[in-house]
Amino acid sequence: VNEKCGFTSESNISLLFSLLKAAQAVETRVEIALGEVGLSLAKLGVLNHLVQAGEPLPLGQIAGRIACVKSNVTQLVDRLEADGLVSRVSDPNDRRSIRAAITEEGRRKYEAGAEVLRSQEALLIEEIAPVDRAEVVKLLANLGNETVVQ
Amino acid sequence: VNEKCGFTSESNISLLFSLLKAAQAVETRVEIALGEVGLSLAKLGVLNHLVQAGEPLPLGQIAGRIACVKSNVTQLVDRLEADGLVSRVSDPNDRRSIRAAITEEGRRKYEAGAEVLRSQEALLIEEIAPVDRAEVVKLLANLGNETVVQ
DNA sequence: AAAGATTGAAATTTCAATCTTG
DNA sequence: CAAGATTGAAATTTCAATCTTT
Repeated sequence: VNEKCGFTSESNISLLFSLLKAAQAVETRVEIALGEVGLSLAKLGVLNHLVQAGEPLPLGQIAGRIACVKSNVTQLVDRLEADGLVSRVSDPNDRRSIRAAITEEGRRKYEAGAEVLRSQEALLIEEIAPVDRAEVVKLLANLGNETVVQ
Repeated sequence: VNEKCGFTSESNISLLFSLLKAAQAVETRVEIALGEVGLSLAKLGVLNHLVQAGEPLPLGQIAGRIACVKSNVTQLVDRLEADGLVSRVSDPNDRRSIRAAITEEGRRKYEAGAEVLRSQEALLIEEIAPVDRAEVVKLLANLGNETVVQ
Protein backbone atom coordinates (compact mmCIF):
# COMPACT_ATOMS: atom_id res chain seq x y z
CA VAL A 1 0.00 0.00 0.00
CA ASN A 2 1.11 3.54 -0.76
CA GLU A 3 4.29 2.56 -2.53
CA LYS A 4 3.82 5.18 -5.23
CA CYS A 5 3.66 7.79 -2.52
CA GLY A 6 7.12 7.04 -1.22
CA PHE A 7 5.84 6.03 2.21
CA THR A 8 6.31 2.71 3.91
CA SER A 9 3.49 1.05 5.81
CA GLU A 10 5.18 1.78 9.12
CA SER A 11 5.53 5.45 8.38
CA ASN A 12 2.44 6.76 10.17
CA ILE A 13 2.92 10.02 8.36
CA SER A 14 1.43 8.47 5.26
CA LEU A 15 -2.36 8.52 5.53
CA LEU A 16 -2.94 12.17 6.33
CA PHE A 17 -0.26 13.18 3.86
CA SER A 18 -1.89 11.11 1.15
CA LEU A 19 -5.29 12.54 1.93
CA LEU A 20 -4.09 16.12 1.78
CA LYS A 21 -2.09 15.48 -1.36
CA ALA A 22 -5.11 13.89 -3.02
CA ALA A 23 -7.28 16.82 -2.01
CA GLN A 24 -4.70 19.19 -3.44
CA ALA A 25 -4.69 17.25 -6.71
CA VAL A 26 -8.48 17.44 -6.95
CA GLU A 27 -8.42 21.12 -6.14
CA THR A 28 -5.78 21.80 -8.78
CA ARG A 29 -7.86 20.02 -11.41
CA VAL A 30 -10.95 21.98 -10.45
CA GLU A 31 -9.07 25.28 -10.42
CA ILE A 32 -7.74 24.59 -13.89
CA ALA A 33 -11.18 23.68 -15.20
CA LEU A 34 -12.71 26.79 -13.62
CA GLY A 35 -9.89 28.91 -15.00
CA GLU A 36 -11.05 28.03 -18.49
CA VAL A 37 -14.30 29.89 -17.85
CA GLY A 38 -12.54 32.76 -16.11
CA LEU A 39 -13.32 31.72 -12.54
CA SER A 40 -11.52 30.42 -9.46
CA LEU A 41 -12.85 28.41 -6.55
CA ALA A 42 -12.65 31.49 -4.36
CA LYS A 43 -14.65 33.60 -6.81
CA LEU A 44 -17.20 30.86 -7.43
CA GLY A 45 -17.54 30.45 -3.68
CA VAL A 46 -18.59 34.06 -3.28
CA LEU A 47 -21.00 33.90 -6.23
CA ASN A 48 -22.47 30.71 -4.84
CA HIS A 49 -23.23 32.22 -1.46
CA LEU A 50 -24.74 35.30 -3.09
CA VAL A 51 -27.00 33.12 -5.23
CA GLN A 52 -27.96 30.92 -2.28
CA ALA A 53 -28.68 33.94 -0.09
CA GLY A 54 -30.88 35.50 -2.76
CA GLU A 55 -29.84 38.98 -1.66
CA PRO A 56 -26.71 41.14 -1.37
CA LEU A 57 -24.52 40.11 1.56
CA PRO A 58 -22.29 42.21 3.82
CA LEU A 59 -18.62 41.51 3.16
CA GLY A 60 -18.04 40.35 6.73
CA GLN A 61 -20.79 37.75 6.37
CA ILE A 62 -19.18 36.49 3.18
CA ALA A 63 -15.91 36.10 5.07
CA GLY A 64 -17.74 33.98 7.63
CA ARG A 65 -19.33 31.80 4.95
CA ILE A 66 -16.23 31.11 2.91
CA ALA A 67 -14.10 30.82 6.06
CA CYS A 68 -11.48 33.44 5.41
CA VAL A 69 -10.28 36.73 6.80
CA LYS A 70 -12.30 39.88 6.19
CA SER A 71 -9.51 41.69 4.38
CA ASN A 72 -9.39 38.84 1.90
CA VAL A 73 -13.03 39.37 1.00
CA THR A 74 -12.35 43.05 0.43
CA GLN A 75 -9.77 42.19 -2.22
CA LEU A 76 -11.72 39.22 -3.59
CA VAL A 77 -14.74 41.49 -4.12
CA ASP A 78 -12.39 44.06 -5.69
CA ARG A 79 -11.47 41.45 -8.29
CA LEU A 80 -15.05 40.27 -8.76
CA GLU A 81 -16.11 43.88 -9.22
CA ALA A 82 -13.34 44.41 -11.77
CA ASP A 83 -14.67 41.31 -13.57
CA GLY A 84 -18.15 42.83 -13.53
CA LEU A 85 -19.57 39.87 -11.59
CA VAL A 86 -20.63 41.70 -8.42
CA SER A 87 -21.13 45.30 -7.37
CA ARG A 88 -20.82 46.98 -3.98
CA VAL A 89 -24.02 48.45 -2.56
CA SER A 90 -24.20 50.46 0.63
CA ASP A 91 -26.63 49.71 3.44
CA PRO A 92 -28.92 52.67 4.24
CA ASN A 93 -29.58 51.33 7.77
CA ASP A 94 -25.93 50.95 8.78
CA ARG A 95 -23.52 53.11 6.89
CA ARG A 96 -20.57 51.03 8.08
CA SER A 97 -21.86 48.03 6.16
CA ILE A 98 -21.18 47.33 2.49
CA ARG A 99 -22.92 44.52 0.65
CA ALA A 100 -21.87 42.59 -2.43
CA ALA A 101 -24.63 42.19 -5.02
CA ILE A 102 -24.35 39.71 -7.87
CA THR A 103 -24.78 41.14 -11.36
CA GLU A 104 -26.47 39.57 -14.37
CA GLU A 105 -23.08 38.66 -15.78
CA GLY A 106 -22.21 37.26 -12.34
CA ARG A 107 -25.23 35.00 -12.54
CA ARG A 108 -24.23 33.76 -15.97
CA LYS A 109 -20.68 33.12 -14.74
CA TYR A 110 -22.08 31.32 -11.74
CA GLU A 111 -24.08 28.99 -13.98
CA ALA A 112 -21.01 28.33 -16.10
CA GLY A 113 -18.96 27.60 -12.98
CA ALA A 114 -21.63 25.35 -11.54
CA GLU A 115 -21.67 23.39 -14.79
CA VAL A 116 -17.88 22.97 -14.60
CA LEU A 117 -18.19 21.74 -11.03
CA ARG A 118 -20.89 19.27 -11.99
CA SER A 119 -18.75 17.75 -14.70
CA GLN A 120 -15.69 17.66 -12.45
CA GLU A 121 -17.76 15.99 -9.80
CA ALA A 122 -18.99 13.43 -12.28
CA LEU A 123 -15.39 12.78 -13.28
CA LEU A 124 -14.37 12.30 -9.67
CA ILE A 125 -17.28 10.03 -8.84
CA GLU A 126 -16.58 8.00 -11.93
CA GLU A 127 -13.07 7.48 -10.60
CA ILE A 128 -13.97 6.43 -7.08
CA ALA A 129 -17.46 4.92 -7.18
CA PRO A 130 -16.62 1.32 -8.10
CA VAL A 131 -14.03 0.74 -5.39
CA ASP A 132 -14.55 0.10 -1.71
CA ARG A 133 -13.20 2.10 1.17
CA ALA A 134 -9.74 0.56 1.32
CA GLU A 135 -9.46 1.06 -2.42
CA VAL A 136 -10.48 4.67 -2.05
CA VAL A 137 -7.49 5.26 0.20
CA LYS A 138 -5.26 3.71 -2.43
CA LEU A 139 -6.83 5.74 -5.21
CA LEU A 140 -6.48 8.95 -3.26
CA ALA A 141 -2.80 8.20 -2.83
CA ASN A 142 -2.49 7.67 -6.56
CA LEU A 143 -4.39 10.85 -7.33
CA GLY A 144 -1.83 12.75 -5.33
CA ASN A 145 1.01 11.33 -7.37
CA GLU A 146 0.52 13.26 -10.57
CA THR A 147 3.86 14.77 -11.36
CA VAL A 148 3.42 18.44 -12.10
CA VAL A 149 6.63 20.25 -12.87
CA GLN A 150 7.00 23.39 -14.93
CA VAL B 1 -28.42 16.71 3.64
CA ASN B 2 -25.91 19.55 3.48
CA GLU B 3 -28.17 22.13 5.00
CA LYS B 4 -25.38 23.62 7.10
CA CYS B 5 -23.43 24.19 3.93
CA GLY B 6 -26.02 26.48 2.43
CA PHE B 7 -26.62 24.19 -0.52
CA THR B 8 -29.91 22.60 -1.49
CA SER B 9 -30.13 19.00 -2.59
CA GLU B 10 -30.80 20.05 -6.18
CA SER B 11 -27.73 22.27 -6.30
CA ASN B 12 -25.28 19.87 -7.91
CA ILE B 13 -22.53 22.24 -6.95
CA SER B 14 -22.68 20.92 -3.41
CA LEU B 15 -20.72 17.67 -3.18
CA LEU B 16 -17.42 18.74 -4.71
CA PHE B 17 -17.63 22.08 -2.90
CA SER B 18 -18.18 20.33 0.40
CA LEU B 19 -15.32 17.95 -0.24
CA LEU B 20 -12.89 20.71 -1.07
CA LYS B 21 -14.05 22.83 1.83
CA ALA B 22 -13.62 19.90 4.19
CA ALA B 23 -10.16 19.23 2.84
CA GLN B 24 -9.29 22.87 3.33
CA ALA B 25 -10.51 22.72 6.92
CA VAL B 26 -8.36 19.66 7.61
CA GLU B 27 -5.37 21.28 5.97
CA THR B 28 -5.81 24.45 8.02
CA ARG B 29 -5.89 22.45 11.23
CA VAL B 30 -2.77 20.55 10.27
CA GLU B 31 -0.94 23.72 9.22
CA ILE B 32 -1.76 25.33 12.56
CA ALA B 33 -0.59 22.27 14.49
CA LEU B 34 2.62 22.11 12.45
CA GLY B 35 3.15 25.82 12.91
CA GLU B 36 3.45 25.24 16.64
CA VAL B 37 6.62 23.24 16.03
CA GLY B 38 7.91 25.68 13.44
CA LEU B 39 6.97 23.69 10.35
CA SER B 40 4.54 23.88 7.44
CA LEU B 41 3.13 21.11 5.28
CA ALA B 42 5.37 22.23 2.43
CA LYS B 43 8.50 22.12 4.57
CA LEU B 44 7.58 18.80 6.15
CA GLY B 45 6.90 17.42 2.69
CA VAL B 46 10.45 18.18 1.61
CA LEU B 47 11.94 16.75 4.81
CA ASN B 48 9.81 13.64 4.41
CA HIS B 49 11.06 12.93 0.91
CA LEU B 50 14.65 13.52 1.96
CA VAL B 51 14.24 11.06 4.84
CA GLN B 52 12.48 8.50 2.64
CA ALA B 53 15.14 8.81 -0.06
CA GLY B 54 17.95 8.32 2.45
CA GLU B 55 20.20 10.60 0.43
CA PRO B 56 20.39 14.22 -0.77
CA LEU B 57 17.99 14.90 -3.64
CA PRO B 58 18.34 17.27 -6.63
CA LEU B 59 15.94 20.19 -6.33
CA GLY B 60 14.20 19.28 -9.57
CA GLN B 61 13.43 15.81 -8.25
CA ILE B 62 11.96 17.32 -5.11
CA ALA B 63 9.70 19.46 -7.28
CA GLY B 64 8.53 16.29 -8.99
CA ARG B 65 7.84 14.53 -5.69
CA ILE B 66 5.94 17.31 -3.98
CA ALA B 67 4.17 18.24 -7.22
CA CYS B 68 5.13 21.86 -7.59
CA VAL B 69 7.12 24.12 -9.86
CA LYS B 70 10.92 24.07 -9.72
CA SER B 71 11.24 27.72 -8.78
CA ASN B 72 9.09 27.04 -5.75
CA VAL B 73 11.54 24.42 -4.51
CA THR B 74 14.38 26.87 -4.90
CA GLN B 75 12.68 29.26 -2.51
CA LEU B 76 11.35 26.53 -0.23
CA VAL B 77 14.89 25.20 0.18
CA ASP B 78 16.06 28.76 0.77
CA ARG B 79 13.72 28.90 3.74
CA LEU B 80 14.63 25.43 4.97
CA GLU B 81 18.28 26.34 4.73
CA ALA B 82 17.63 29.54 6.69
CA ASP B 83 15.94 27.36 9.32
CA GLY B 84 19.01 25.12 9.38
CA LEU B 85 16.97 22.07 8.40
CA VAL B 86 18.66 21.30 5.08
CA SER B 87 21.81 22.35 3.29
CA ARG B 88 22.64 22.62 -0.40
CA VAL B 89 25.35 20.29 -1.66
CA SER B 90 26.74 20.34 -5.17
CA ASP B 91 26.98 17.30 -7.37
CA PRO B 92 30.57 16.57 -8.54
CA ASN B 93 29.31 14.54 -11.51
CA ASP B 94 26.98 17.20 -12.90
CA ARG B 95 27.81 20.72 -11.92
CA ARG B 96 24.38 21.94 -12.99
CA SER B 97 22.74 19.86 -10.28
CA ILE B 98 22.28 20.96 -6.68
CA ARG B 99 21.03 18.58 -4.01
CA ALA B 100 19.26 19.27 -0.75
CA ALA B 101 20.67 17.35 2.23
CA ILE B 102 18.80 17.06 5.50
CA THR B 103 20.70 18.18 8.60
CA GLU B 104 20.63 16.70 12.09
CA GLU B 105 18.30 19.47 13.19
CA GLY B 106 16.23 18.74 10.10
CA ARG B 107 15.90 15.15 11.21
CA ARG B 108 14.75 16.21 14.66
CA LYS B 109 12.23 18.62 13.14
CA TYR B 110 11.02 15.87 10.86
CA GLU B 111 10.38 13.60 13.82
CA ALA B 112 8.52 16.37 15.60
CA GLY B 113 6.44 17.04 12.48
CA ALA B 114 5.71 13.36 11.98
CA GLU B 115 4.48 13.17 15.57
CA VAL B 116 2.16 16.13 14.95
CA LEU B 117 0.82 14.43 11.85
CA ARG B 118 0.23 11.19 13.70
CA SER B 119 -1.79 12.92 16.39
CA GLN B 120 -3.72 14.94 13.80
CA GLU B 121 -4.42 11.77 11.89
CA ALA B 122 -5.65 10.08 15.06
CA LEU B 123 -7.92 13.05 15.67
CA LEU B 124 -9.32 12.83 12.17
CA ILE B 125 -9.84 9.11 12.28
CA GLU B 126 -11.54 9.44 15.63
CA GLU B 127 -13.94 11.85 14.00
CA ILE B 128 -14.82 9.78 10.97
CA ALA B 129 -14.30 6.13 11.88
CA PRO B 130 -17.64 5.37 13.53
CA VAL B 131 -19.85 6.67 10.76
CA ASP B 132 -20.69 5.08 7.44
CA ARG B 133 -20.09 6.49 4.00
CA ALA B 134 -23.21 8.67 3.80
CA GLU B 135 -22.40 9.99 7.23
CA VAL B 136 -18.87 10.80 6.14
CA VAL B 137 -20.22 13.10 3.47
CA LYS B 138 -22.28 14.85 6.11
CA LEU B 139 -19.33 15.12 8.47
CA LEU B 140 -17.10 16.50 5.78
CA ALA B 141 -19.67 19.18 5.07
CA ASN B 142 -19.72 20.02 8.76
CA LEU B 143 -15.95 20.12 8.96
CA GLY B 144 -15.94 22.71 6.21
CA ASN B 145 -18.31 24.95 8.12
CA GLU B 146 -16.03 26.17 10.85
CA THR B 147 -16.35 29.90 10.88
CA VAL B 148 -12.91 31.43 10.81
CA VAL B 149 -12.90 35.21 10.72
CA GLN B 150 -10.14 37.46 11.92
C1' DA C 1 -14.69 51.46 22.74
C1' DA C 2 -16.74 47.96 19.20
C1' DA C 3 -18.15 46.69 14.43
C1' DG C 4 -17.43 46.91 9.42
C1' DA C 5 -14.37 47.62 6.00
C1' DT C 6 -10.06 48.91 3.95
C1' DT C 7 -4.93 49.53 3.32
C1' DG C 8 -0.16 48.16 3.16
C1' DA C 9 3.14 44.72 4.11
C1' DA C 10 4.55 39.82 4.62
C1' DA C 11 4.27 34.89 3.17
C1' DT C 12 3.76 31.38 -0.32
C1' DT C 13 3.21 29.77 -4.97
C1' DT C 14 3.34 30.21 -10.00
C1' DC C 15 4.95 32.21 -14.34
C1' DA C 16 8.37 34.11 -17.48
C1' DA C 17 12.91 35.13 -18.28
C1' DT C 18 17.83 34.30 -17.39
C1' DC C 19 22.19 32.08 -16.21
C1' DT C 20 25.24 28.13 -16.05
C1' DT C 21 26.58 23.70 -17.46
C1' DG C 22 26.17 19.81 -20.56
C1' DC D 1 20.06 23.99 -28.04
C1' DA D 2 18.43 21.08 -23.51
C1' DA D 3 18.64 20.48 -18.44
C1' DG D 4 19.07 22.32 -13.77
C1' DA D 5 18.57 26.03 -11.06
C1' DT D 6 17.73 30.76 -9.99
C1' DT D 7 15.70 35.55 -10.20
C1' DG D 8 12.11 38.98 -10.39
C1' DA D 9 7.37 39.88 -10.94
C1' DA D 10 2.42 38.66 -10.47
C1' DA D 11 -1.45 36.43 -7.88
C1' DT D 12 -3.68 35.14 -3.64
C1' DT D 13 -4.15 35.00 1.31
C1' DT D 14 -3.15 36.47 6.03
C1' DC D 15 -1.68 39.80 9.52
C1' DA D 16 -1.41 44.34 11.65
C1' DA D 17 -2.75 48.86 11.58
C1' DT D 18 -6.11 52.40 10.29
C1' DC D 19 -10.48 54.77 9.14
C1' DT D 20 -15.39 55.41 9.54
C1' DT D 21 -19.60 54.75 11.80
C1' DT D 22 -22.20 53.14 15.77
